[in-house]
Amino acid sequence: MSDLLERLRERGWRMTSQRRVVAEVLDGDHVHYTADEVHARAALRLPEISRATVYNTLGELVALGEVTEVCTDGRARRYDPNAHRPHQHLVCSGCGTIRDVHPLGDPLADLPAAGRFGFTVSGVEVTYRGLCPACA
Amino acid sequence: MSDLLERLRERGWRMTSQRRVVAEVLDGDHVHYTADEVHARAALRLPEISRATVYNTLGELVALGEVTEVCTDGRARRYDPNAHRPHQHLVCSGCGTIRDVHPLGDPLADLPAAGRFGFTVSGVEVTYRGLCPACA
DNA sequence: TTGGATGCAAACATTTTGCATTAGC
DNA sequence: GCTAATGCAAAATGTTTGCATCCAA
Repeated sequence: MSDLLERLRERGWRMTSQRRVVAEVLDGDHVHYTADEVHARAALRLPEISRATVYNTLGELVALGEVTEVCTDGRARRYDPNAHRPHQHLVCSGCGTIRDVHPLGDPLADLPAAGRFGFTVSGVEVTYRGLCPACA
Repeated sequence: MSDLLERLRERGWRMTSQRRVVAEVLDGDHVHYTADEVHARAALRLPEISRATVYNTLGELVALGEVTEVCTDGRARRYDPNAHRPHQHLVCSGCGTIRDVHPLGDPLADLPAAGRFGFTVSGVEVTYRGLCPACA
């Protein structure tokens, strides 16, 4: 399923072989690669692709709202192509595996105006921590 | 203030001038410094303190459970001395300011067993995004 | 006294930048 | 052809490591 590529083409995104490969690597569910992992996978199909291009492309996809950045461990940022459907993350403290989850309720509603310090709150990220079946 | 220093002494933590200064820098509310900010502030009182010592000390404080790491922007990790009272974070997308907040409800209860992929869930981090009064 | 803590410098990992070349539209 | 995208290499940023020295208990 190449929803991502199709959406990008419709939006008039200038298509190059590098950008196509990056978009293909990011296509799928529960995908949360680091920039370096994206580069490695892209290089399997397009050996000459450079890291700078991967970083540029990921940055653009984030700016376009087609991919979101997630920061689960203070190390490398990860890129999540599941940007159209709101969801949260479940991270294994053992092996680092990340799964998309859909909790009930609305975390935004849980933060009363009185506790917002005058901020205009626009979004919320939730990261659940635990151990996956294999690590438990 | 200085609950932190006192707790550390009680726990038999070997005290040095460097560790004391780091603990003093971290003492307070809504404190979320990067390792480098801790180093800069510590160096005002103890110019010869090294970055390595600051990193070592922060790592130990985290291991002791007296400080928690927060990762709000994919760049440097930040260190939060408010580890005894559970709370979440409100981050300004403009200037990066971070405030501790205390939402209602329990996010853990919002993730039904059926959506946990067999994980043993032990904790949750919530980051609210918005604009502070000055940036709005 | 002695094991653990420190400082230094170098290595390492991740991300950004400048600029000449290339290629999509 | 014009403009934007690419590749390369260097730099910027953040963190870890090895090892000789120093110091709190």
